[in-house]
Amino acid sequence: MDSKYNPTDIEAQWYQYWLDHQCFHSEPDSRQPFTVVIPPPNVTGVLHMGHVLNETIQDVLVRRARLEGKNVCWVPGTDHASIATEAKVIKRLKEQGINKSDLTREQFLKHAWEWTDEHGGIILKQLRKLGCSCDWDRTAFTMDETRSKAVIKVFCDLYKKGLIYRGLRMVNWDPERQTALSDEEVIYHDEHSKFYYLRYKVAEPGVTNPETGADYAIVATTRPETIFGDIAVCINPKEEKNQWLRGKHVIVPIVGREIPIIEDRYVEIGFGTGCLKVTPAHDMNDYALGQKYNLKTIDIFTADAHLNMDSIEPELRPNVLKYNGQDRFDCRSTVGKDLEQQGLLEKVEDYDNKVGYSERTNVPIEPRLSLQWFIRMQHFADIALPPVMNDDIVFYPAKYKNTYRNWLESIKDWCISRQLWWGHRIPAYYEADLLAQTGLEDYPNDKIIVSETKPEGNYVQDEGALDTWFSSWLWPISLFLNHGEDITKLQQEDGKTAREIDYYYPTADLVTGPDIIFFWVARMIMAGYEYMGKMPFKHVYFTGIVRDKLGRKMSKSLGNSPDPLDLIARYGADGVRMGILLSAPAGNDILYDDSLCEQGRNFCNKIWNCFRMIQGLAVEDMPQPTASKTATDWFRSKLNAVAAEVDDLMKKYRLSEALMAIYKLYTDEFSGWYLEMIKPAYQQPIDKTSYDITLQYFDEMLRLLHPFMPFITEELWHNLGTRQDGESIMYAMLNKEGKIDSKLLDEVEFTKEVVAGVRNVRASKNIPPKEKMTLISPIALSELVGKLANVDIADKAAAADVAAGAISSFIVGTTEFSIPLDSFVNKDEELAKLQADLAHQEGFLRGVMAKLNNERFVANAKPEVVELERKKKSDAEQRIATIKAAIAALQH
RNA sequence: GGGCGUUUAGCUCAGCUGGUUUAGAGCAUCUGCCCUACAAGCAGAGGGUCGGCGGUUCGAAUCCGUCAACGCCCACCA
Repeated sequence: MDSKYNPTDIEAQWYQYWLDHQCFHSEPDSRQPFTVVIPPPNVTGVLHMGHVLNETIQDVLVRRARLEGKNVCWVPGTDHASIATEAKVIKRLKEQGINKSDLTREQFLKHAWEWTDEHGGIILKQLRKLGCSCDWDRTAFTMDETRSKAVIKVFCDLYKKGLIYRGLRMVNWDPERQTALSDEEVIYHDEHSKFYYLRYKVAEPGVTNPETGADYAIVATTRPETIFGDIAVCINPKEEKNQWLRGKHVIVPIVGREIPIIEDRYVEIGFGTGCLKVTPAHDMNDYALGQKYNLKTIDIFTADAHLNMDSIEPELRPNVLKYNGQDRFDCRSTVGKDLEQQGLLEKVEDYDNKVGYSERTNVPIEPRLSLQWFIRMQHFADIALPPVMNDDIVFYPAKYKNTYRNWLESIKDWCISRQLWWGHRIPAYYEADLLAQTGLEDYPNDKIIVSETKPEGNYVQDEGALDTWFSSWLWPISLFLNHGEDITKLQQEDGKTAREIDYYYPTADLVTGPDIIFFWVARMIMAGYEYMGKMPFKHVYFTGIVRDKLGRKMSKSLGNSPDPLDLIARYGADGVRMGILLSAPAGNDILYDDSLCEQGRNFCNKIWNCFRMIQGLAVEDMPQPTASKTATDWFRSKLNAVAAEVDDLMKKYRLSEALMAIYKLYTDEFSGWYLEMIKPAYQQPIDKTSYDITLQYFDEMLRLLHPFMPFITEELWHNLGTRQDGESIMYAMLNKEGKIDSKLLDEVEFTKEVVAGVRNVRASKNIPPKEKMTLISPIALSELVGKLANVDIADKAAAADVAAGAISSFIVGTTEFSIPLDSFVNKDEELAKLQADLAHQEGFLRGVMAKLNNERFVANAKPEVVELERKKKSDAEQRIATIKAAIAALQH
């Protein structure tokens, strides 16, 4: 066996073993279920560090549950990611010289499916390298048959319940992908832009600004290219300086349209010029104003946000023809220049504002009036808020409860339709002839047929697809639907037949990022209560964002994101898992650095070498030495104590701390102390009792570690004893309830301190560990001290024989130990050390005395606290006396 | 503009309802060791006025107020 652990082959071998023996597969049985659904990664995605963090955490939780005897079902799958995937397909088609617009829906979908089959599931394969113990037999896809059926049924059901409606609304429009988006898919960025002050001439002759004499109103805007759609200018009726405009009209520059001055308190007094141009077709607020005052809308953009002058009044069209077909941003600068030339531009100022961008395509959103499908969210907010607020569903960390509440309390309707092809097509049908007469916008709502299947007759299906999250929100339910079960009837049929869903639902833990708390978490809770009448999961663990060590978010463009597969090749999956977990408390961002994985790899080596040491021992049937007896008894308690601690930490989802506790158990307690305690002398055999117990301890330690580092623990566990084919450590039970002898733990801690004291003397006097010394102790000591510190223990009488000045001493607790030395010690050095210690102890005593001399402390503090201070006092006094004696002895 | 959170050793973080030997861990650093499990290791050491100020209390890293810096979420000031 090599002294270095080599993970590559071992990991591949055990993963195959687990697959071959169906170790991850779950079927309902009498055990308690433990269900986790994977947050489905995009079907065409590749593994990145965020996944590594997220999936490792899930695997730890799931493997731990297996070791607790639960029936674990971790369901994997992928998301069709409507908009993202469609974008990728379009890009690829473009590279082949094909435009989406040249294809029919069917042709496009054929390409999309090809792409999905080709790239889909790559990411799931990558998860295997990480060791993820998903039930691969259950792998699902948000657009497979079962999931699709559920989506369509839910749409029909909600429509029937009046919770889905179709309406002409201002929506967030992505001009790149040419689709509507939900509010959540818009990301606001701070931007340095320009504030244009435009002159709108007053139509009424002779009317001028009484202050300046100007015959125009000044309107400030960041978007001068939208003036073509201006329909009014709004002032606040209370704003003095604009009173002269009341009831007048102004002329929109360039366009020449005459529009009224309207008044509304919405316009903030003192902001800008107090004159707000109203463009109902291109701004959310202007639209609201337009509704209020019954203004018409002039939509000046095409779907891809180029100027389209078709809706401009014919008589004005010549004025604006030159802008037709311009991109919105090109148009902004040409309009700016033209206005300047015509003397209609008062000034341009720098201005910081927020601009909404499409989450997926990263282009500025264009507010656009369009016909879309919406879900009424108030109903869902009402059912989803209470369970989180009263901790039926527990969030880790809890701070996200606030975020969740804020969103639900000001919820807005959810726009679920997308002008995309890749996705679930909206099951709404329009009667063809009627549609031809009315057009889509004016098609009467009561003539729409929403149905799972196409109605008989000449009907046309809605062209839109559904928001991806409209399928994701059903995920914890739809994953467990079998044999044509109807998701909308699950509650009515509850208890009638044995169903998988009743066993696996609700799931145990959800692990995800806080960035999708609204997109996904909240909506799953809504769907869970709507269709199961129950929560979808009991605990939600929010991970942080993986950043590089400079704190920057990992991204392709920065090139600061390592390839997880490369890391696994270098450090092993176990090493990478440990690296990512070590500094990942729930909700905290993790600053990733390769050195974390290095620590993981080193830990693997440590474990590996522990095993080599044990394995290399020669065993003989003989009585157990006293020192070994103490060691085995002590470690029993230590192991139990750490197991209990880990259990507690895991229940609190403090994974990194749990792993650290195990790490220290291996490196400090087991390797550093225990193995040294029981190690026989050079080339001597070990007694069988100690040996067998040690194997047992190591076995238990492997189980404790297994959820975190599945591969090396499986490998060593198999090396540790004879195992049946198919047997796996993942189904060995955890030992949790062991007794803890805290008195023994304290005694051994004392022993360790004495040993450390001796080692300290060796270090400072340059005495090699091999050289045997004498330790003079006023009290009886465990035999372990002699063994670990390589000393003979002598009683106090021995001290008298030692030449004065040839002795070095140290204090543990209140006891002084001394070591006679061959040569005289440097008195000054020794004295200085003692004096420093004395000063420290006296300072400490002063602090304690200050409390004890304070009558109010003695009177008010809890008795046990006062008692403790008294103990501190007497201990400190004893130590001071001991040190003073040592000083005196040295000086004499 | 609102809300939430963070600030403790060089770095990443623990420190729960104030009191457990004048603040802990891992990593990093420094010193000494190739002692037959492990140099990807072992033994030892150094390192912090707990962001600032004020308050409550017998007692504050811990509670309250305030200021500052940073981060996140939400919001229609054109």
